[in-house]
Amino acid sequence: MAAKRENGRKNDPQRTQENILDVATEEFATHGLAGGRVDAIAEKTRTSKRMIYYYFGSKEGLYLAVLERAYRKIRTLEEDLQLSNLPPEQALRVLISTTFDHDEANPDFVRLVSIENIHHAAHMLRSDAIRDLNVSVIETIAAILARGVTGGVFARTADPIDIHMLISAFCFFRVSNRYTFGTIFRRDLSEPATMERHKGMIADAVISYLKA
Amino acid sequence: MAAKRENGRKNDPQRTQENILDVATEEFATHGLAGGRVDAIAEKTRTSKRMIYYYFGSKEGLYLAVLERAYRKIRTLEEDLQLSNLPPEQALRVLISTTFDHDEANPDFVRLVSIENIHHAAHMLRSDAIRDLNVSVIETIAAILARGVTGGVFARTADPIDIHMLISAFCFFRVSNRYTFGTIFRRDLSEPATMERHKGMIADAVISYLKA
DNA sequence: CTTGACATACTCACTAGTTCGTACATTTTA
DNA sequence: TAAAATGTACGAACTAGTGAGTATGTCAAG
Repeated sequence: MAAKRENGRKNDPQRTQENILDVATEEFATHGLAGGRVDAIAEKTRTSKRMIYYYFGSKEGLYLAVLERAYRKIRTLEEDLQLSNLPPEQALRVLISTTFDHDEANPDFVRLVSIENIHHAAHMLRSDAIRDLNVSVIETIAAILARGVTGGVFARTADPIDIHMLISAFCFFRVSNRYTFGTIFRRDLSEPATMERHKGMIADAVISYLKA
Repeated sequence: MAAKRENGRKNDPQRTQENILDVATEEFATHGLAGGRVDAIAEKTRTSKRMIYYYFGSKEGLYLAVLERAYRKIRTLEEDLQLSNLPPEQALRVLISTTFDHDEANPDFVRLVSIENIHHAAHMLRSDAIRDLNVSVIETIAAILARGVTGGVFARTADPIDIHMLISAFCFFRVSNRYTFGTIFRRDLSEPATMERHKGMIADAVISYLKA
């Protein structure tokens, strides 16, 4: 496999590509697709602009690769949650907490998704890798809701996608709209105390909604 | 005032500026600040590129004017809601419904805010007009919450800004993330039935949260 | 084990086209 | 006539993308 090489400093295609993707992720997340500069990316890499075109073909190709990589990352994360043993309410709280922490910990991902929405998800549509994303969260939520209803803990039958949206919207918004919201209401959304309060609030809101 | 002029076809600075702003709003909302083209805007106006620079100085100046105008619009909207006569729960439902409908009806505004967040709200910060926005919604919510608690309808004392965020996040997300969410979950968020269900859901969620 | 052929990885310099912004000339209004 | 408003044409700088050649590593044959 020739995984890594300690001393030989040259010809390490895998590392070169990773390096480009790392830098490009930051550039696009910071400036958007149109605002991101290929030259700026090239300068920050260990390699040259020519290599970007060698590996990714075009600026859009690079952007797409960045996007796919970002989605692949969260997919992994979502998949290894084991919630079926927990009681419904607690399972939901864990799931919400995970979503909350994930968005909080990955502002770059949140920003890339925002940017992709500005482009009407055009690149996502073109990518099989992303479109065929196994949306396991929905099944997880569906199972929790079903258990909750049969067990009499939840009073309401809700659409799992709607519930996912309710949770996602809040967690995502906190990060995506951090700057405008923070400016208008003079509030720092990344303060630990605020974060904890918000995490509790969205969990309580979802659960009391299901119990009502 | 010289509001409008039926026949005289020339030199109508107010109308020229409005025209430029209309076109620019669409361009920036569609392509972002970096992606928006001054030449493209100029072509779609009744006037020329020269006039854009004459009135707005620079591309950024134009963008800022667009942003300020968009915020001024909603401010007006928020201010003439009369909710103090309604019982707390109903008042909240009307407020939520209004927020929901506003975001739904103004995707351009939602997109501009998204774009501004990508730029870390940098332009907003530079604009006194926006920064000093009278955030009357918060007072409105605070009043409703207070009435609800004293009246015994609401069991919980909540921060009005947090409640505003809970509402805003959901309504905003539905519009801002329409494309990525719609693509992943194969769901059209602008369908009337879906819209009505979501509107009911966020209202129920907020109210049951406050009652719990 | 050494030579040489070949594919992959990489470098440097360059270009064609775009994009913001402006100099200059002209018309309209007061 | 002065000031404000407008149109045309142009340029300087930037930006995505490429042409052409070089280095590196692998592997087969001698």
